[in-house]
Amino acid sequence: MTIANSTSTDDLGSAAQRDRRKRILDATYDLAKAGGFDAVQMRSVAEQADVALGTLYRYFPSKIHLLVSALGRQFEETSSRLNEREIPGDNKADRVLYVLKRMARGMQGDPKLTEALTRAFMFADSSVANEIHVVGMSMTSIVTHAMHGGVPLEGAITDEDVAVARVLGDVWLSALVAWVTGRSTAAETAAHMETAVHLILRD
Amino acid sequence: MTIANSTSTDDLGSAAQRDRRKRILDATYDLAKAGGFDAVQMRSVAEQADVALGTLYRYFPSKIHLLVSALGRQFEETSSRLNEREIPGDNKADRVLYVLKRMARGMQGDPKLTEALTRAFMFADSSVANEIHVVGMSMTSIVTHAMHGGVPLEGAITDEDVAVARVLGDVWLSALVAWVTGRSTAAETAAHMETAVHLILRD
DNA sequence: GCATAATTAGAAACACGTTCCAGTTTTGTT
DNA sequence: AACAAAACTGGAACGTGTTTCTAATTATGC
Repeated sequence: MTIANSTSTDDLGSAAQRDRRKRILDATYDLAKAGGFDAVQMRSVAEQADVALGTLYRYFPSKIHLLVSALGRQFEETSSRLNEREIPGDNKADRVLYVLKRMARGMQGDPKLTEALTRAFMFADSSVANEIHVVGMSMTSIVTHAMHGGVPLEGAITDEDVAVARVLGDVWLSALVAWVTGRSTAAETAAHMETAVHLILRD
Repeated sequence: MTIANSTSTDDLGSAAQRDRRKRILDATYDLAKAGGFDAVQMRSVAEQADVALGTLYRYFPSKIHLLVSALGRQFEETSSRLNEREIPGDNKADRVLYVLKRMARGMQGDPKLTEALTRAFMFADSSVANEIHVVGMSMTSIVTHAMHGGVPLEGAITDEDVAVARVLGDVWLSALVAWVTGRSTAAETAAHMETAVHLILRD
């Protein structure tokens, strides 16, 4: 009876591991969505993902790694979803604002989740550099894509475009933190982003 | 002999409390400077400030409040020191870069301290809004002052100036976090700030 | 100068991130 | 199939932020 589920040997172990990893990230996501940063407790994640605490730590060396990985997964999904669409708007500013507001709306619809992921991002140190890099690249990609209106012209993205995208990403992050921590409202956040975009993208 | 140090009665109790508060903030500062965020342990602060743990929590309801208060004190000092000087530079961009680089240099000279205070700032929630506001105002004040070259013309500061200052403050904060968490070097941070300032202040 | 209230000290206890360990199960090799 | 290595489990244990409790101390009102 043990033979049944083994057709190719070299993928089975990895498949089980991918499965565990997915269960863990799903549990993280669910707990974060329901209760925010504090609700993502390592014991709870382990229990909900049906793995032992030690196993959880084998897959993710800290709570921060865990949450930033979850953020990265979500950002990559958002990024690839947005990047295969045309972005409406007549100029760079409008298009960038369109995607930023869209993302902001999405995040504000899940405030607890956003709080958890943003907190983790802000608290990450250099040991999380890889996971952070994923998030940063997605963000830059989203903004540069919006600047060019959805046409994937590779040569068209200049160094200045990337610089602009990074600055906007910074402002966006700060605004997000201010919103997450209850220091500014959603409307203020949107207005601030609009100001920043118009200051930086005057075409 | 007990009469000596009591001239006006209604200040004595407060004086003792001011003293404790100052001792606590000093201890926080020293521990943060020596060992960063993790070294600021509530038991250590209490011991070094010569107060009981319960007393520490009576003065500052959490480690975050404590650290952000320390950050606020430092920012206010920096702000008032900078605001009474003339800022060198021929245009807004140069002057703003001057003060930002100056601040960055100061903070990079005390990396542990900067790490502790920045982490706390990023982790603060709305219950720390008051302390945060102090920091935000100091930052805005520093930048707007630099934009105007050190001449304290009150009417000269427009809404747009404030908006620009806030955007620059956001970028500065993000860059600081990236540096503090070891995700970018001091040189990269400086270059990034320079890019942002030139993007936003083209005069 | 004394009674009462507020404050502080001191220490124990709790919560959660993290580490560690002994035993078991799974995986990979021969 | 037998063995070795790696991964997993379950749970105890540790460190540090936070809370709580009681006795001692200090300030305040009459």
